[in-house]
Amino acid sequence: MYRHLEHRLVDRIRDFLRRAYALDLPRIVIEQPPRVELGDYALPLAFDLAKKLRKPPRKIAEEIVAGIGPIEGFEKLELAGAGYINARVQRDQFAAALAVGEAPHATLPSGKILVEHSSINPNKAAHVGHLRNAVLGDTFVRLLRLAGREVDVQNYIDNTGVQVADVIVGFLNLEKKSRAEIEVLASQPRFDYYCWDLYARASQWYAEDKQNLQVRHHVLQDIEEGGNETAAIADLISIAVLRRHLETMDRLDIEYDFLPRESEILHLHFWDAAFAKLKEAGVLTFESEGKNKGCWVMRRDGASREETSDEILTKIGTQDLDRISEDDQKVIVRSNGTVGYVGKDIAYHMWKFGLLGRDFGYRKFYRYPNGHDCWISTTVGALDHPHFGDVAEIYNVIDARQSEAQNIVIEALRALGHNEQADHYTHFSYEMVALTPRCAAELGYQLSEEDKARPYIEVSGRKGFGVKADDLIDSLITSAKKEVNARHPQLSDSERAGIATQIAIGALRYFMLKFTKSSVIAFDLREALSFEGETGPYAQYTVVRATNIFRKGGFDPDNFSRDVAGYVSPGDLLNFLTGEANNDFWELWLASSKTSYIIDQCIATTEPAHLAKHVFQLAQLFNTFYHRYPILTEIDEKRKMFLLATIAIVRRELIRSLAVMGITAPPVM
RNA sequence: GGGCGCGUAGCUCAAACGGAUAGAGCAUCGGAUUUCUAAUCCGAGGGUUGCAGGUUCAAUUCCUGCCGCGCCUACCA
Repeated sequence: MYRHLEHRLVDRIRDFLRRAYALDLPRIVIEQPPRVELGDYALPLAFDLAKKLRKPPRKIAEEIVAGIGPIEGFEKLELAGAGYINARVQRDQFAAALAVGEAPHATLPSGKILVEHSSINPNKAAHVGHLRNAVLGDTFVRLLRLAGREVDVQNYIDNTGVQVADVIVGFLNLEKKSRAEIEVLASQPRFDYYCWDLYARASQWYAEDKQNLQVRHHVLQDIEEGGNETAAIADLISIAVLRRHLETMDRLDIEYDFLPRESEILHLHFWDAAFAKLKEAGVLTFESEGKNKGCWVMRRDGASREETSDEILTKIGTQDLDRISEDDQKVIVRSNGTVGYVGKDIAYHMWKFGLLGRDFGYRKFYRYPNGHDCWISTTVGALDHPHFGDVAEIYNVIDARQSEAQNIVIEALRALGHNEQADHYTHFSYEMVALTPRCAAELGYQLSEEDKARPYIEVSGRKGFGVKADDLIDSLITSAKKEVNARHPQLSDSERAGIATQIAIGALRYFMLKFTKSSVIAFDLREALSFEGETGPYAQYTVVRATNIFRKGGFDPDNFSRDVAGYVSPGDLLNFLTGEANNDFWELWLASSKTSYIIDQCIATTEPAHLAKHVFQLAQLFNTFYHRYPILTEIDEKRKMFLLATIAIVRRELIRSLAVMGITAPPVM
């Protein structure tokens, strides 16, 4: 609703500027006034125009306000401050339209979107950092789907890499386990925890003697080659750990559609197909001298920079036009002929856009409780399977440390002439989750003096240093359960457990989304376990409170929000909303109207944190209102219905926004 | 060295496109409920937005330099 009127306002302003001044502004900025008394939209454009029109901003604002005439849906425009134009909407009409619900986007870009997230090495338990990735990715998927887009969710599995090799080294060399013994272990409940410790031990073992790295090298070779005992063990382990990851994420209601694995990228020779195209297009150059002699290399970042003609002339002058300086070289194919991970990634991304000319085999791998199937790659798969890949846009939820590698893949696509695809390739970059020194100490890790002085300490799988995802979820549930037990002793244990789980998930998912992506989360257990203030449970509690009012009053809140017009007449809407005196009520309607606007903003900026803020603001407004205006004791029946309508809409928008964040509100709290 | 990012209240963070008095949460202190549940609300204190310049009617936001911190910069993945 908010968004619709904003567009209308911009259109009318643009028309007016053309008519009155013969001006065409490329962008007309619309803001939100700092306080609701000032209006609903603010336009600072008079300041911009002042110079062009050689008039003071206030004068221009006056002319616009006086000349623009009535705009449908708006009460008036008014001049404010040094030259702001503030617009007030017709509150009753606005509210009535908001109650009915939003018309979907008229113009929706066509084509499927692929979101890749999680991508946890299948060699150990998932930790808090992985949770941030998965929650961000899953929320973004929900945002896109709410906006009407078709989305495939992929979780890339590096099952042939060093990390898996290290755990195998642990099993075979440190623990001297047989395949049968490993198989038994892998069927144990938390096999990923076992691997967590073993991985740390293997890393330690390498540190003890560099010679031990030889063992890893051989294991790695066997895995990549496939068709041998080591590869079979690798498969066994990675599949078992992967299942654990899917279970962990399923606890948070995070699902995937397809799990492409590196083993298939190797065995189906994706790289060969990509290599041929890259060579043909001259994207890769063969180095015949220097430190990278014998390698196929790509320019690191020069391609992304627009070179000035002067720079090019300089290069011609030094006869160095084609040669990439060694510092700018990124090795794609090693001198022994093997391809590095960036190369494989290029091939994989060509597949994503349907540019490779090859496809995975597919088989069903995991069925979620709701019946949804998750597929996995295989060499020879089922004949009948969903069509993955070949999409119009991709989003890769990958931490900021890999931005350079991501850029190389994008540049490779561009260099191959696929600009369209490169433009629709988004590295959804986010910062890592680290631990506060206090939190690390509480978890029993020994810290150096240097570490204690740091603002945060990076999680390290190699050191076994970090907070495991399942442990965190368990702690949250335990903590919530204690509170629920105390508050609702009359409920059955399973009911209380269900509520505690909802609260725990709400707390965790909200926590992962309240920070902007570019901020390193200095994880603090106490803070994460908090259920007060700006948290998921605060928002959930707000929904519960609203629901309670309807229950006690004998109304169905969903019916109420579906049919506001059946409870509140247009005249009452007008009475109770218009005028300064009713700002407290109007604020709730206005804030509620912004959900779709916020969702658009989240997608455009790839920043789900805006939605968390929106939820918090709605909840805050509600709670203030809740204290100030008792509803059920209201004697004026019309006013009572209006107040109920108000909270029905707030509740609806809260539930809708929380759903996008993957959070549900419990029946009671 | 080069690249990317960060620096805002005691702590953790907001502030899309430069805009009105830089906002929250936590912590601290003081209050509120026999009311629709206090996982709540109200109030107080707390800021030279790292430093120095510049652009602009307007800078936390853009530009330059400096200081501090982090990440990337492997024929690892």
